[in-house]
Amino acid sequence: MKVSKELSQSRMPTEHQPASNEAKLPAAEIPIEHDLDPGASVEQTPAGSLGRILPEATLARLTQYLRALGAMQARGEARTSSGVLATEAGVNPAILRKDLSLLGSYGTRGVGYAVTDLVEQISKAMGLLRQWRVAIIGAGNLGRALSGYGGFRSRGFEVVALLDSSPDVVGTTVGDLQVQDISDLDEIVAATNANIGVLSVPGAAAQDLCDMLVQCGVRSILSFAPVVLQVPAGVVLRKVDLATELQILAYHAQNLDS
Amino acid sequence: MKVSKELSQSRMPTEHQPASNEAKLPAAEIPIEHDLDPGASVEQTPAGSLGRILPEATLARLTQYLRALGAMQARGEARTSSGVLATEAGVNPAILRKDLSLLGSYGTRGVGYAVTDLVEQISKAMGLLRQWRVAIIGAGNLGRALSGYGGFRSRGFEVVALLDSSPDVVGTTVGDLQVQDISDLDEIVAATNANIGVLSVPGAAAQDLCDMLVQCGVRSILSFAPVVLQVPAGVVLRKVDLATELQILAYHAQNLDS
DNA sequence: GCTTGTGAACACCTTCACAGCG
DNA sequence: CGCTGTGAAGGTGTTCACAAGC
Repeated sequence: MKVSKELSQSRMPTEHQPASNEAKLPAAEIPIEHDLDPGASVEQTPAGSLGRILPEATLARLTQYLRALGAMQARGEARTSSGVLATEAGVNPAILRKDLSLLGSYGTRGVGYAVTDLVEQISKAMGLLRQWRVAIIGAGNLGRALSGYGGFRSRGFEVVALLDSSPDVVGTTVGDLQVQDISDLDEIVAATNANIGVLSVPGAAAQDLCDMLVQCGVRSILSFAPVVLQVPAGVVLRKVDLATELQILAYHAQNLDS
Repeated sequence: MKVSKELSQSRMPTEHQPASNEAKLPAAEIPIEHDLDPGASVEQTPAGSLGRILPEATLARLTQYLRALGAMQARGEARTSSGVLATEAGVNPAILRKDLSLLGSYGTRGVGYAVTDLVEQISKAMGLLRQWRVAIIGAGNLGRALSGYGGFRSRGFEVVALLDSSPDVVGTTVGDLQVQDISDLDEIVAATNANIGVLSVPGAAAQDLCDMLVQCGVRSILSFAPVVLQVPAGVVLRKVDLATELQILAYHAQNLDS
């Protein structure tokens, strides 16, 4: 099956990471997409409503701050400073302060930041106070691994459905989820109110399934498929590419040896 | 030394990752993050030897070009142009030409590029002509999924070992690999000559296992653990952070809705 | 004193536009 | 004429260094 449909001339403002990175996987990334990979998809200023627009690079770091802050909370630390937090998150203190100032978050000069406060500010800015419901498309090895990944549930992400097209897999149980048939996607998305789709399917099938997700109203998609996907404006796509990550690693490894 | 980006980061690409990250995974983020990780140890331009230093962003794209070129080969196309290839890879034609010119690769003005030639040039520049042997640390869901991931074997990456610490898992068979005991890491790395390590272990165990890998002489590591890892200079670390990828996605999704 | 917040300098990437050349 | 290769321009992201303020 072919990858690109020549439909849309207009090139989406997508693409990583990078990840990079970005994933970004990368990245994807994822992600991310930084990419991962490389860069990730970005939307134009979404109406002036309330949105502060945060740079992609800042977003990636904010998640690291959240993690470090979580560890501090667990250790019972109430206050921290840009120096300490930056070390823990593995970044430069200056850019950490700049990131936080983008949120409008206030620290106290001469003192530092209140841990709980920061967690709240960052979570709010990143949209983590909502409950996100994830539908995983593709119950192969990766899809099953993702559905059981503890790191998701821990921060407001709930896997509400796991779908596949193969009759051999549909109906089997993975964790506490039963694999459902992809042809019921529409009803399942509606019933579960899933708002994030994860594509863990072979490259050849990815664009079609991506289109299906979009058609069902899912507007945020994380793809692990090793292909370039096209999505209409108004849909956010991030890509995590495992083969890409290894290849970039190979490049650096080669350079070390030479 | 810098630390991380995500996916991908790449940095994702991952990331990402950058992720990127991205990445970045982060990308397998290896990303992320991006992820991607940092410029890792800063290599001096190896003087005139042979090393061209390629920007991280270029590396991420080169892998996409490779993929698109592979599809062209499969379709029996012998020549292509920056316009066509760029579309297929989802990038701007100008930057594609710039990327390729960094390799010293020659196209023909007025004509385009020879597909097979480009594949060779890019593969060589990225170190993909060697055989890379991958040891996967952690035979949980993710580790098992990775060990069976077809995308690895397809471009010179061979999974030569799958290790775990749990007695329940050691000795079991995954695909055509038998899970080995992590305490034998040293011998296994020596016997298989593994030169890339993949960490698919819980965050709490990651730094220790990372250190073990380094001690055994593995100097290229791709980590899926949701923690910041420290490695000595001379070791390349990339990171793919799945939770980060989803969080960045959540941010964009929230912004769409508002 | 200490740490934050930020302007300015810097480095890196991307896009544009066109010269160069088959 | 068409397409590559690239200087120059434009962005974006990071680091530096210091003023502001508890």
